[in-house]
Amino acid sequence: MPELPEVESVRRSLEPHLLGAPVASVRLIRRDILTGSAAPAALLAGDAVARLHRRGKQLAIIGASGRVLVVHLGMSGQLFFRAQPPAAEVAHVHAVWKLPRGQLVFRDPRRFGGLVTLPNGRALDEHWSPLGPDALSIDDAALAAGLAGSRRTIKAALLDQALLAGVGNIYADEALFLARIAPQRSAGRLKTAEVSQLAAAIRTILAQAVAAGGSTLRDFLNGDGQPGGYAGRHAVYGRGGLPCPSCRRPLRQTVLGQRTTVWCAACQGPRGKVPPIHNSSTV
DNA sequence: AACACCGCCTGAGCGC
DNA sequence: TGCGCTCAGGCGGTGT
Repeated sequence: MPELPEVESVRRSLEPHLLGAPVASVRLIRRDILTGSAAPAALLAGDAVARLHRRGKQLAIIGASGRVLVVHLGMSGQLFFRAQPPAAEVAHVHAVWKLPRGQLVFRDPRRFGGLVTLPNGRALDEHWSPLGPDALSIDDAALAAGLAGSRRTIKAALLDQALLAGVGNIYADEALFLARIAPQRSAGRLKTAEVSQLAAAIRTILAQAVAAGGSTLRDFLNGDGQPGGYAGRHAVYGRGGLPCPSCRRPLRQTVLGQRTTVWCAACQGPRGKVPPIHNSSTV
């Protein structure tokens, strides 16, 4: 379930291991997880890692040569550093890079993720051009522009990476709860004040999740193989039927935009009324 | 043009 | 103990 905070957690945890590191060689185990050239140089062999960039849920490893390796973690992807190769290779490892102090490993059991090789930064800009603004720093005006005229539910709109890059199912529900907006509201009919409230909630939730290292439900690990600490702080995600952390009424669960959606009918709706804010142990 | 929906893929969890 | 079933969901492709 890597969303923006998980990918950012991977990026930050990998930086100390990768920045400036020369890539001695690469072993591509599954060609079908790769889009683009599979030439060793395209996969940064013989290159050195200059920078790690993130946009939404995607990570780009920029080589000193200017070549770019984009990593999508999809649902179950892991990108991690290990000092020593294990005696027996772990299952579902699709690519391994040899570095001076260890190995960088791409593992993805479900293969919803993958790698993309690009020749230069211009190609990366093009690759990322369909993505909306990064959700971690989304401002009111940009969110309002994205939502204007949309007839989708706000839940479905938040999951659209072309509108806003980085929010997935977990943080969409969490942000809507914090903003006290019902997920089935029409995206284009939110009031200006509600859009501002939502933009602020997205920034707040994502920043908190990044600070906690992301959410580990089952298999997310950062670049050091460590799980994230945010899952225990989810107010609504995965808590359908359980008491709302704010008002203690049972949280409702349904499907919106083909995704399980959890919300509090009392605190978040139903028509944009702003209920009193109860003192809350979570945020 | 905007949006809905399918299917990819594996492992966990569950009922029997 | 183990089998078969359901569910999880990011995202590209296709349909409406």
